[in-house]
Amino acid sequence: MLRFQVQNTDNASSARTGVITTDHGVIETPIFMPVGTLGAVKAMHFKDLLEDTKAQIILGNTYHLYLRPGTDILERAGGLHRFNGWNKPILTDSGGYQVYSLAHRRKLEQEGVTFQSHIDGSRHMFSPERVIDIQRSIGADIMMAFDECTPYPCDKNYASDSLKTTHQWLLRCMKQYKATEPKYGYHQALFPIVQGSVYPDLRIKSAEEISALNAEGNAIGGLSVGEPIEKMYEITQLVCNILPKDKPRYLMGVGTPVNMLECIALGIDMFDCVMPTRNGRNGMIFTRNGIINIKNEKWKDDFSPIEAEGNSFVDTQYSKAYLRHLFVAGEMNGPMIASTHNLAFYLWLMNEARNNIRNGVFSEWKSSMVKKLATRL
RNA sequence: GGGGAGGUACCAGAGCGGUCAAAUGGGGCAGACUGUAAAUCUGUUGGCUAAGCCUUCGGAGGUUCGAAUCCUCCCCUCCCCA
Repeated sequence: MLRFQVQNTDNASSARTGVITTDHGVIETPIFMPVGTLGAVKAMHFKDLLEDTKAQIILGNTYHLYLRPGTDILERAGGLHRFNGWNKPILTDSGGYQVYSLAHRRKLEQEGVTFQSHIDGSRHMFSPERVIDIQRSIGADIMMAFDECTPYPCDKNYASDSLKTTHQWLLRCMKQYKATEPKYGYHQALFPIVQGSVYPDLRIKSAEEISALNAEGNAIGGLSVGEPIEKMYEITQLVCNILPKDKPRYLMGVGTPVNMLECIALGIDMFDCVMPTRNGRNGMIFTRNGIINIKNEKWKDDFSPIEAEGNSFVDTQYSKAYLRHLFVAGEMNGPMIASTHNLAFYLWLMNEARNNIRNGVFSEWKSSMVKKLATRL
């Protein structure tokens, strides 16, 4: 079983703290989950991920891991945990995001989605059943239902049809889930995903149907795909108010530090996003006082620490001028330090959020933080 | 001393009579990035009183309606031979 216990709730908002217990350990919520698509968080060592960023759970991706290294190798390794040596919880995305991001090289049908591999062009059919099987082979603690992450903008007819398909796929996923056993002796949960684009009635329908399934946790997908931020908050709020309070709520693919604080206030418990790692590799540094583009000339002689108050090794070990130098010179330490810092920052922000919820001052704290976090330095 | 090649924007390097303020790379500067086809991609990179004008292709002259491109002289690099 995957257990979730709500511990503290905020009076002024829907924010709450909680603990998710999995067979690979506990996860304190609200939490940010670093993305490790191919079984590795890009530019990061697990040692640093554990010690410096304090990551509690990471993501993997069904589509990518299926293509490389493939389920045969993963099974022979004894699952992804054994393969990559990450002994804490792992959540795998189902490939639903690739239905969106690789839209130009897939064919979507009622039965499932046929992808043309971005690596060698070979064709692969992803049905809901197949996606569950693959996630069983990967051995993720939390598996995601196969869905279509709809693009934005998305006309209502398309969104409505897509939602029907996603729900049928969900039922097939659950059937396959119940018909199969974990391969490595520990429990695997399955989270359904609410869809419906930016249409309130579709989202309500989706959230209600999914709530009735009584899954161990529930996710909201199809957001942060280019819609106005206010739409994202509006839909998140709408859905959070319907999804069961006693189960973790996971907002997929979100987001910026500000997005996360706003959505914690709406009742979200789990986040993941490539932003701290990808943008970090591209020179964007998130700090308590705002966002830095470390490649900018203005940092060339700023010898102050990356984050003087920061608690990760890299924050005080390296100066902004040095980090800029590494980026300008194309040294791989640049992206590594930036990724470590950004993840440490994201995880620190979650920790602060939890503390402020516990202390009953979340909303005030959030207001003061939001102003600083979005500042461009 | 003899023979040959060449000097183009920050660098490398195309262009060899008009469509050239000058391809392409690199470098510089800036921007983008939200369940990762990303250590990626995009824009910009002579000056200005800016849909136009001015000064640029080693230097000085010349031919021409028009020259980075043709001619003359000069300066400077590099290669081969002695």
